[in-house]
Order: sequence, then C-alpha cells, then structure tokens
Amino acid sequence: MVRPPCCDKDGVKKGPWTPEEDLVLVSYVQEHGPGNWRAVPTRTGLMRCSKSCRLRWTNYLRPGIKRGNFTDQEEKLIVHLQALLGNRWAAIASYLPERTDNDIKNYWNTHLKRKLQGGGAGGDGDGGAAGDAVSPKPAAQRPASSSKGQWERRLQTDIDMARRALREALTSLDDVKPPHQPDAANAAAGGGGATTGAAASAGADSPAASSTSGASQCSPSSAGYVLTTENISRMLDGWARKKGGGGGRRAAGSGPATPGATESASGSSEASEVSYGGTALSAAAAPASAFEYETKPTVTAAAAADAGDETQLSAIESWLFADADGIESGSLLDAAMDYTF
DNA sequence: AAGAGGAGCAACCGCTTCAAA
DNA sequence: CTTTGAAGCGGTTGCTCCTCT
Repeated sequence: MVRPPCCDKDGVKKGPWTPEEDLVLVSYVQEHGPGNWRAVPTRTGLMRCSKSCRLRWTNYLRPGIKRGNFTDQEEKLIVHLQALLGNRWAAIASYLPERTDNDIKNYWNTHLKRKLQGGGAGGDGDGGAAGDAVSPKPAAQRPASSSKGQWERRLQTDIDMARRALREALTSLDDVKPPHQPDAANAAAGGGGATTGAAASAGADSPAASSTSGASQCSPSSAGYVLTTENISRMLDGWARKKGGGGGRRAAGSGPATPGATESASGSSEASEVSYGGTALSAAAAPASAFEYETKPTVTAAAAADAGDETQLSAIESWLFADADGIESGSLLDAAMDYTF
C-alpha cells in the first residue's frame, strides 16, 4: 500500500552537499545529461537519494540559475503570479527561468508573504492589490501537485489569466521602468547585478518552457558548460573561503557548498581550476558537449548578461502584448517557447 | 562581549502524476 | 487495462548566520 521510499534509509547520506559530491554529480550530468536520476546514485557512487541528486542539480548546479538579489521586477512578477496561480511554484518559476521554484518559494515565504501581510497598505496586498487588480480568485484551489506534463497543460489553460496578470504586473512596473528605456531598466537591474555582484543574468529562457525537455530546465547548449563551470567555481571558491578563511557562513566542517550566491559577477573566468581544502580540482575536465542533451532554447551567458532584465522583461512584454496581434491562446505556449533572449 | 531571538536558506518528506511494462 | 517505477511538486523542517538587547 505504502510505497517504499525511493531509496533506502540506511546507507543514504543526508544533509548538506559537499563540494566533492557536487563535482561528482556535475560530472555525471555533463557526461550523461540530466535525467535518469534513479541511476545516478549507483552509477556515481554517491550515497544520495536520487531525488536529492535531482534536487541538487535543479536548484543549484544546473547552469543559468541566478541566486539571491531578487529584482523589483522579479518580485512583482512573483507577487502577481502567486496571486493568480497560487502556490504553484514550478509554474511561477517558469516565468523566471533563472530562478528555481525552491528559491521562489523560499523568497515568497521569507520576504514577500511577510511583506504583503505586514504592509497591507505598503504594497500589493496578498489578497489585496495583486489579487484585486488581477484575479480575485487565486488558483490555489486547484490540486496542489502537478507534474511536468500536467502543469504544462494546466499552464496552457491558465495562460490567458497569466497573461492578464503579467500585463497588470508590467503595467505597474511601468511606474518603475518604462518598457523600453534601457537606462531605467539597467538602473533597476543594477540594483542586483552591478552593485551587489549578483550572478550575471544568464538570460531568460522561454516562459513556460521549463518542462519541455524533461529534467533540464535551463540549458544553454554551449554556454551551459561555461555557466556550470562558473557555478562550480563559485561554489568551490565560496566553500574554500568559508572553510579555510574561517570567517564565513557555515564555516563548520559540515558546511554545504553553497554556490556563491552573491559573489559571482566578476570572477567567472576563474573557473578553469580552483582549489579548496588544499586540493586543486579541474572544474573544466568534463566535455563541453555535456549539455547537448538539453533542448531548451539556446541562450548565451554573454547575451543574457548584456540583455539583463530589460531584455527579459521586454520579451515577456512582447509576449503579453502579442495578444493584440491575434495569437491564439492555444499557441501561446509555443509562442512563448520561441523566445530566445 | 555574550546571549537570545529572528531570518534565511538548503534539504528532506510525502503525495501526485505520468509513462512504460 | 492494470500495475509498477520514476519523476516532479509543494510543504515543512532543521541548521546556520545575523542582529538586537
């Protein structure tokens, strides 16, 4: 009746991932591509549950993810989408391709929810402005869980509502940033990027495209490896600093290898070889073709970095306002998928 | 300077759904 | 058509760090 857990309790390691484990996992994915997670623990020797491997990859190791420093645009988008879609974080995350559902969920729970609750007058109320302006009826009533194909279809049915919500969001964003004024956009984005050293924008993949290729969610084909290396570099760098420097967060021996959330912008080219714990590791050992498995629309890190949030937003805006061009809602998903940034 | 409480983040758990046999 | 395995999602928990007293 009760399905046994995906992995046995005994012999399965839990807790924070170590850099070594991350490297093993990254190497495996580079070699075999994401997916077939069930086989990962056995084939890599990782004493981890397959689910844990998938989660680790999806949330931290996969290329193109941006961590921390949510921009104002992102924040508003999340608020509106949450009002519209409910706690369907994966669906929401599909509109913020650089963000993981877990990240968005955490951000919502730690920042936005409190912000909206506490400052009913201060901003968009959870049930307040966001809900009122966009959708009086949060879609949270829907079944909570939705796997890939399922939510994709559901998303497609929701796409009109989402579109309205996004339009509302973007309309409100116009107060912050006129749609086609790069300077203003840069200023807004700069709050996270230039000033705080957030990870360079890795470009926005297509909205709603995260489910098109199985496990892969963001997959620059050629740049992906670079980004992965950056991630590893950041991870190892941060870990080394934290561990060796003895000052950082999670300085204890069990400290997880958090891919540097805030220290990333400038040091990305250092990725070729890094050392931690006295051991030099070549992060570039794996073949660059590793991410050919991934099929999402190509986006290069450079282009994304140049484009930044402005481009992302413009693409979304274009998508939204394509409504006027008569794009059928049934094809919206495809239209959205066609975006390359 | 030390301690307590709060906040944020990473990871785990259980459930649901999909796909293959 | 039914069963079984695998993947994905959302909720929740635990750990660590930061800030305030």
